[in-house]
Amino acid sequence: MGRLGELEPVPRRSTVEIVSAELRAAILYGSLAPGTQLGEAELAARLGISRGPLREAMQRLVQEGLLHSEPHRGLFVVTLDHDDVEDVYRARLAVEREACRLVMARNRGEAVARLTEALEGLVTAARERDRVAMSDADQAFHQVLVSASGSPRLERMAQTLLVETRMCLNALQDTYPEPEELVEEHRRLVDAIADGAEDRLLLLIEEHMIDSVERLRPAP
Amino acid sequence: MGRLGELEPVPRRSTVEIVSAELRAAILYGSLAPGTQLGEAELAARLGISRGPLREAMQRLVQEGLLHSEPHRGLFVVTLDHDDVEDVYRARLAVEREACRLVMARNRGEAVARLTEALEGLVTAARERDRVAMSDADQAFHQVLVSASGSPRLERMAQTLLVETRMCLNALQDTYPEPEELVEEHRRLVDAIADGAEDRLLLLIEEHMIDSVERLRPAP
DNA sequence: GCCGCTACGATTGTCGACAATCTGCCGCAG
DNA sequence: CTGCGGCAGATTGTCGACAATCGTAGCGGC
Repeated sequence: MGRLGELEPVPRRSTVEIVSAELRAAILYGSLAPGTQLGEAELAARLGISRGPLREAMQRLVQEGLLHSEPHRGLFVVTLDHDDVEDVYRARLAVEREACRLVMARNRGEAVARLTEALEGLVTAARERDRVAMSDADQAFHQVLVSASGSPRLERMAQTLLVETRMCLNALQDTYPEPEELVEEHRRLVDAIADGAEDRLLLLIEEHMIDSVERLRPAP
Repeated sequence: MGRLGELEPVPRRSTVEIVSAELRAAILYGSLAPGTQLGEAELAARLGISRGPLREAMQRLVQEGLLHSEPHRGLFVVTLDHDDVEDVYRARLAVEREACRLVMARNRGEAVARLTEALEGLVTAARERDRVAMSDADQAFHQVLVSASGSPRLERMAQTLLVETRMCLNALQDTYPEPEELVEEHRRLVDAIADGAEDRLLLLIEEHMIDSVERLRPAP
């Protein structure tokens, strides 16, 4: 919310926006599994809209890379192979590394505050051994990190990449790090920011990505 | 082309793809100026299609960030202010830096070859003092650089960012670097890759971005 | 004279119907 | 029995028409 009662534009969301967010969430939580074909008629009926707006929303996800289109055949949820997993984390590294640099340069205070809050969510989820909540909190943490950088473009890129990350995790649901380890990795990131230790932070974020992709390696 | 007569999928492009590419190009070359409203009826007529497919194509550009939508009002070409210019180059730095790392790690040979070719195009354009051709060649160079990294996600991000870069240049058409200087900056990049000097390359690419945003600063 | 209300024209948002294309099945010839 | 050709059903692609919303011009009231 805009602080101090500032007048901000009312967030009037168009139908396309709502529907594309809906689809994105469905892909993120795996209720639209990789490889699934999206039948237009059925989906439109389930969403209570006609095919027109639905098709527009789907084109957004195509551009995002979450769907791929085979002309005259249909739209399918992308399936990520191991190379893609690597690629996702590599791209995330590029984005989040720059985000870290920005945060250190111009927004440390607020970042630490918001990240500490996000970290608490992760701690709670870890304590309860709730994998979905942990994924949610993990994603939220990184979203906050990039958001705190104040770069709209990095933020937009990160959003897509985080969805793809979740797809990886869903596909390989078994291998998920020890909750404590995951919490610690994130806590160290917050500490580094709080300490103003940029070099350490950059090393940590790189390690964090390498660890993540490593954990996903032995799977098929 | 796939070498040695390999059988690749025929590049059947859907209408939406063609139209969105068309629009992207129109924005890139400034024939759809920033702030312009895209009247659906008129555009559809000019493209010889109906509003349906056009709207789908436009949603792709919205997701890309090249258009922004005001519900019940219309779609507009984004206008980039100075903060956006900074943001674009910052995001490019993030992407291209990682691309440089990848190129060094696993594709130096091919990269040097393709980049040398791209550099020649830039030299030709510079010799003829053709600003548009120089922009084209500049863009092509960086596209090749990221493409040589072999990372589909970096490549996709870079594509959008390069279009936005062009929008900046179009808006501030007057300030464009000395042709020789521009050529030299790029030649140094190729040399660094050829020499296998990663640290130097990373410094150069960072400088390249800083220089670029600096050149665009004094303008309104 | 200025402000607010109302009616109109224009544009966007949505829908249902039609055309084009693909997939799978069936029949038929070899 | 195998392979080809073609037909039928289903799905995607496209279109034109209708409904909803917005901006504006004009009118009336204060």
